[in-house]
Amino acid sequence: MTKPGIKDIARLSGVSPATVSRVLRNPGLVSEDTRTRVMAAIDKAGYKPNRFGASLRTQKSGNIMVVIPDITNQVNAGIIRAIESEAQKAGYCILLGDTQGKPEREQHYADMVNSGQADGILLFTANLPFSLDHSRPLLGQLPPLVNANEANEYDEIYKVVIDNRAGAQAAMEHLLELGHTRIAAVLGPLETPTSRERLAGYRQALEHANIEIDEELIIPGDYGTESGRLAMEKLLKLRHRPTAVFCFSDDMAIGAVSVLHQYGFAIPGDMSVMGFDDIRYATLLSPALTTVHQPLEEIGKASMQLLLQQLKGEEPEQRYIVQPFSLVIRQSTGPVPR
Amino acid sequence: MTKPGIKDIARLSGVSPATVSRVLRNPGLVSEDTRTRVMAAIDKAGYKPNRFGASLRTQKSGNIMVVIPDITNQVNAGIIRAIESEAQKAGYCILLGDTQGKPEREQHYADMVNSGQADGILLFTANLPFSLDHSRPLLGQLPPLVNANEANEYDEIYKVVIDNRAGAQAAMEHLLELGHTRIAAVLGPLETPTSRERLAGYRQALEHANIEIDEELIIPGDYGTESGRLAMEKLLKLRHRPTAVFCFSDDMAIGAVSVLHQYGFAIPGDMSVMGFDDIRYATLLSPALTTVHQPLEEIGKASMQLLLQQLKGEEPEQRYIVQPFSLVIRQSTGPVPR
DNA sequence: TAAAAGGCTGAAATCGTTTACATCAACAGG
DNA sequence: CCTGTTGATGTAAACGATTTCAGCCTTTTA
Repeated sequence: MTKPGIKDIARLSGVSPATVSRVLRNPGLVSEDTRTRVMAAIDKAGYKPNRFGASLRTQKSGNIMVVIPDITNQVNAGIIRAIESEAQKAGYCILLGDTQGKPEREQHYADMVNSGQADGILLFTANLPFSLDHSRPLLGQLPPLVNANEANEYDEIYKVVIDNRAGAQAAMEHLLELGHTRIAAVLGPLETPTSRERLAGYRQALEHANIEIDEELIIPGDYGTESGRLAMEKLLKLRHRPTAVFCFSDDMAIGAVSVLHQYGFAIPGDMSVMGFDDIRYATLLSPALTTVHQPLEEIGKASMQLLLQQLKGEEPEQRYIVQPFSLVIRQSTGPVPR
Repeated sequence: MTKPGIKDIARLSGVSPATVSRVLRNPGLVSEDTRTRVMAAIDKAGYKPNRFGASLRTQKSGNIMVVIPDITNQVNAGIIRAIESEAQKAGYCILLGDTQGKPEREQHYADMVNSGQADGILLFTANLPFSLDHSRPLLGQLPPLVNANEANEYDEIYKVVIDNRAGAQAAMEHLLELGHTRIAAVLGPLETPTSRERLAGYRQALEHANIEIDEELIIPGDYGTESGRLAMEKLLKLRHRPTAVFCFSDDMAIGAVSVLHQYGFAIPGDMSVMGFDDIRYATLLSPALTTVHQPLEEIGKASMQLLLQQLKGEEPEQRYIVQPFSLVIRQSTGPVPR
């Protein structure tokens, strides 16, 4: 038999299609009696409402677009998992968009929302891939949207982030307390606000401690393991080496650690290494990595909830949610070598 | 102005809606002249065809459901990325379904296909969450489907895998060649065919080398880092310890290595450690992990292509694709300690 | 007992496309 | 000059659900 439609169920249970629809969407409107009869027919026929028909009528897809720069990244993956779980609970599906850093792909995914394929969008990039008329208020021009993790410049937009500057400061203060004064930084991509914020925290902590900033110790990076390796190679070649290095991601820290091991340096004996993110592997590294913990689960959950509220038409009480970070001190940091 | 529909474009360019549709779906049927006129109107109005209408008519969603057990896992994430990229090229979107190991979620995601929300499904679990009549041929009962990575029992189903048994054997042969005779195995979940295959490879290699299998050295695990830690704790308590351990995933190997470090054992001096997967972090571990490389990108790509062929109605030349693994020898394995 | 209210249900319009079929003009071949 | 063919377009019927509106039948209320 061909796949049953709402009409088939209607016929089977001796009611009109309208009533079948009500049984599914609004059971309260239907009498106990017919409801059970219709439900029985639905079960027996194995009827699944065709989403297209419903979507066409309601103009709701039941999908949420999630745009991330790289699914392979542990931080993103962790957040996505939470998001997916929340979405499913709320009856939504996740459309995954991995931009691999390319703006045209961002654009493409944003169009999904414009064409109605998704009801809302969760952006993990700082860019806003929508054409905007800046003379008018933003909110009216945008679909339901939440910007998470990488905060863009627009104040009006719903956001979920951690205080990256404070996180970096906390990291630095830990190193300063251990007596380090020559502390290198390995940055993330400077296009990302996250990385700029962390850099600001780095500078601020040093200034606060009255330590002159040596630009030679600030090494560019891209959050990836390989760039951590390269950065450490560079640092080791310096005639006046740092005694500690603050990597803006755990991945880079892991890269840096591997280079130190390779050349036989002791951690933290010869150099302290500090990460950022607290990915799953941080604790398994030898020595276990001191780092700044990001609550991935909570970030994901909060983003999703903020989006769901918008989709329900509610006005969330706050449009800017800051999740708490925490400094996790493990074994990769220690006092300055004498 | 409200969002323009196909009728608006028709009016704007002085043609019928049918022609507008043709311009978009089948430009060949339309004269050069009107085509440019219509395109101009589309651009000017910023018209995006509403997918619901089209989907309702064509019964195609343009979505592909991807069902995986855990997005956080590096192996899965790597495959997904390739899949997503291929899908996008082909004009499809990825609906992400993370089952977190729960069968009811598998079921739920499979229903997406039944309700037409996705045109095909990519399964990374061994389970087939569809109600089947086993007396009839399977192929007619299933939607376009590819089973990747975890091979289920059904021969008729399209699959992309690596030869896990041979991979495990290769790993074991490497250890045997190094002179190891007491080799432990840390398994994945035995519900997964992958893990059973690897176990078979383990046994086969030992039998082939005429080494009696000591069941004490076979430790259950779940592919996660923590279970690797626990397994190693167990192994270290044995009165007659192994000299090498073959972990069925890199994650478990990383866990095992961390325990060895913790207790001050040298790798591979005191014990050799072998992984499986070759995740990104394998090479950064100290010592770098010897492991079996899985071509994630190729697995993802092949799965997607197999699915796309089905969606196009083509019959793929082979329905069972085996991707090559390769043994990657790094520093975590070495000769037996004397 | 009449009117009002409330509970349930069905008829029919509607959402925005696609596409089979009809139409019509132009043109080629006989 | 007629006929058949081709190319370009329009007409209108789907596709499968939701939802407004109206109608009917009970109850309640005055």
